[in-house]
Amino acid sequence: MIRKRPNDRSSNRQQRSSLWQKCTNLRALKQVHASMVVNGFNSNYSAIRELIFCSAMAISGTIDYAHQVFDHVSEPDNFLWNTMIRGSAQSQSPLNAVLLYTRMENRHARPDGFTFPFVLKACTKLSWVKMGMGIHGKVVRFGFESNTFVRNTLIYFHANCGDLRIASALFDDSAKRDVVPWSALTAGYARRGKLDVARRLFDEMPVKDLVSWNVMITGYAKQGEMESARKLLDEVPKRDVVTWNAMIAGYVLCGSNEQALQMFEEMRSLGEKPDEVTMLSLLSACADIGDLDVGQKIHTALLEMGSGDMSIILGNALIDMYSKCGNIEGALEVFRRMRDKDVSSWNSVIGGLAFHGHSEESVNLFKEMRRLKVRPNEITFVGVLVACSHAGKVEEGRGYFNLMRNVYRIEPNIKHYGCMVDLLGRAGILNEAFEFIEKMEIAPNAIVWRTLLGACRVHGNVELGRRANERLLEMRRDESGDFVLLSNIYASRGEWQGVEEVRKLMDDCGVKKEAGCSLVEADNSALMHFLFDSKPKSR
DNA sequence: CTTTACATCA
Repeated sequence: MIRKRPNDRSSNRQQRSSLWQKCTNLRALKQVHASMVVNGFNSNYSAIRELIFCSAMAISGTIDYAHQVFDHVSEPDNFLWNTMIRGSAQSQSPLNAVLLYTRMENRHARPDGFTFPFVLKACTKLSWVKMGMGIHGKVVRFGFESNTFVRNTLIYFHANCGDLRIASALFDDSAKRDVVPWSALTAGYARRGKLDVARRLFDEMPVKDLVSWNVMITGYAKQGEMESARKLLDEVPKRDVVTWNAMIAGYVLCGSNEQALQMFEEMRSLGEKPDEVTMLSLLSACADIGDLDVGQKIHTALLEMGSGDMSIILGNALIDMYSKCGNIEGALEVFRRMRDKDVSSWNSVIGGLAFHGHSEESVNLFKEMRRLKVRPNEITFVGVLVACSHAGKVEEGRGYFNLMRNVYRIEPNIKHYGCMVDLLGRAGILNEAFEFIEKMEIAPNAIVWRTLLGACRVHGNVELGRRANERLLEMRRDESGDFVLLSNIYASRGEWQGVEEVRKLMDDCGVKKEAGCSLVEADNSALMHFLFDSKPKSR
């Protein structure tokens, strides 16, 4: 009756390590943590260490939990700092890695040879050149310039988003110019659109490994040069799942979704097993072409493949696929079965329901989300406002708009304003819609005016319609012209990243390159497109 | 505990 006192430490340790193995989701992790607290292991440093390592590194999407635990550790050692920085760097918000690094320095913990590769990775992911330069300075100050790992990561950073000349110089001066920095440099040139230099580096590489081949194939694929990628794929001495994934992602990226699926078939016929990344690309392709059949097959395959729970990222991709294919029940089903969800999961399903006109359910889910204390973000509110707009719930929509500002302190962006104009416009409250645009704290875009114009037409308000049309035409003359000009300047200088940025800017502003005619469709499909399709697919 | 390759949504 009084047996099983925790006096045998080794057996407990044994128990723990097998326990960590079973931690594959957040719930299990929390359970282990709870039992740790109950058994008094909370003060046991090695247990905390494992807990943080699991949530920061091993289980994807649980980094927030790692932060919570980490914040209660009074004297974290370098391993803990490094694990947190590393986990944050590979998470969706790499900014935290940089913040942690700053905190680390402020607390007078000395960064080491592990710290710098992780924080530099974060700077690269963020394309935060200034910060990366600053970290480079720290590397010099703390004397880690000749550390091979640090040096290679510096090359990686400068090659991908910093100064290519610095990257090349670092590489040229390196004592060890092995395949890793060589591939990093190659990848950088490829990513910057300098495929010819990349190819020359690739050809000159004395030793090539699987990764260097994948670098070159990815380089072509990312620039849409799928013929060259395909050619290399046929020459490559050995392929792995990444090789195939790069090809599939490349086809998806340039909109050749059928080719992507074909590649998948080829991959399988040659006996290569697809992984999560493969499935993510394919789901994106299915969502794009609206291929529900293939999407469902992938879903089934995933259920057969997966040992435990669906990862958050895969669940979100499935929800998105079902939603974009018009199968909202499928989306809901996946959502309900997901054990761990994040804001994106909620956003996808709330937005999907709203888009398909299930306003009531959309708003109900939003309420449920709030009950469960999941913090909505600005994307959540786009979905909710669309739902209100479709249902004609003007007062409720206004309420949520205010809730967003006053309770969640989210500044409305152009999409929220678009929703509000649509909401008021549909309800025929045109004067207020017009005033609303005039009072906006940010510049309205063409989509907003076009939405109002459409509403004026539906409600037969000629006077307001004329004024909206004036603004619209003004805007098109000014902005479209400027954007095209700017884009051409970039293009003439070979700065393709600039061209891409301008294109994104044009998308965000709702300006189209085609010369304007003032005709507006009776429905608001242009607005919906603006609100929900963020992917600027290259044609 | 490091470094190079593939990745959903917005």
